[in-house]
Amino acid sequence: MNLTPLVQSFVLHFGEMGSRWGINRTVGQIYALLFVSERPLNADEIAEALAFSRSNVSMGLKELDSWRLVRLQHLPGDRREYFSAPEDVWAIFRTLADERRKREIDPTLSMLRDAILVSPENPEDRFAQERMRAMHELIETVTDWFTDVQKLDEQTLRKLMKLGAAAQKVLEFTGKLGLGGSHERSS
Amino acid sequence: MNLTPLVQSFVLHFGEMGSRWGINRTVGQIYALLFVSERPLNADEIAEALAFSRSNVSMGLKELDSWRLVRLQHLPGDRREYFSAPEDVWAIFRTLADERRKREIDPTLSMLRDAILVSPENPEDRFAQERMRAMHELIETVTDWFTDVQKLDEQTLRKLMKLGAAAQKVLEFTGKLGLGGSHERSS
DNA sequence: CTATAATTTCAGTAATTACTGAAATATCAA
DNA sequence: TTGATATTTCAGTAATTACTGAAATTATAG
Repeated sequence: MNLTPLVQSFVLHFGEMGSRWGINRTVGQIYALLFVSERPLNADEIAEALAFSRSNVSMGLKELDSWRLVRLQHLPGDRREYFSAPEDVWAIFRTLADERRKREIDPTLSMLRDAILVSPENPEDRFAQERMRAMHELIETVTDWFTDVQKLDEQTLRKLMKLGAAAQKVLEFTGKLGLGGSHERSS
Repeated sequence: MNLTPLVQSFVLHFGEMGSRWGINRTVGQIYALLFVSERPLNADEIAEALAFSRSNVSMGLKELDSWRLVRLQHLPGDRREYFSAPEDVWAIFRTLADERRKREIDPTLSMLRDAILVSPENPEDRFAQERMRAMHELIETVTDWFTDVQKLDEQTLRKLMKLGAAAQKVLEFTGKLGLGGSHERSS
């Protein structure tokens, strides 16, 4: 298993990029390799291709698995485990969004909700709570909306997005009509 | 400057959360403190409140500045620099989205564009390019769409999002009518 | 079962990133 | 200007995170 220059550079880019958000280089590279690989790979193949230790690959795959970004399968007559990245990029996008929401948004929303509930002891807290309330409302609105959008099937989603700004004109109009949506608040 | 328990816990949460994506604890805490502070703070006040060294605060503020997340101002009769977080949470959201796109998406799109252009030397590359093409198309569609949505003013955006799933029904219908949007591809 | 192959765990170490204090630089009032 | 105050830089160190190799565990073919 040695990589073509094209795949090499894709893998390296993903490794670097990974570290810009929370994911480590190794994990990024493993995912990139699986993503562009036509057939599933076993851990030894990955370790050899990327020059990582076998144990490092094992940990990386475990991490990718916890993000639900890899699929595990067995090949007939072979005891080893083979890994692949799901092909449907829209499905991958959904998975990633779900997982990030769960890990990065939900805990914050929960903390904010609690913080807003306690009655303020002093002016600082009163002000801080007002800020937290605004942040909570924004995050909740955006994520709820995004969750709704995400529920659409690929075709509709694609169509919606390709409509782009034009779609907003329609909606602006709808809004003016006072058509209430599922998340309309009574405030 | 000592923090109330409420502010304390908000600040700590933000510090921990920060490290889930690429931002370090210190930077997260500084931002959180500024966010809930009623008046602008100078670097010494921040250092004292969070028990960081003065130089660490300086670096943190520089980082936040590069993300355009803090505003620098001067108070009359005081030479020191005072920092605050903009109040408008929707504006903050926009800034964050813009900055992350610039740092995390654009370089990847650019790499993918280049990778797709070279003519494949072998079957591996042919397959890899097809995968990259799919990834490129997805990212471009989503970010272009998101950019359009972001251009809307706060009121419209809020209205659009609160409409939630209901909005999609309208759009689905519009789509069926074959109404082409600004991003409709000819393919 | 037993032997062998595959995978995971984990303690130790390497590499990276975060943080500090001191020194250098910049800013401004007098 | 000059002196005092504010801010940044940066080399050294601390803390954290990543990675490895060896040992332990798990799985399966015979």
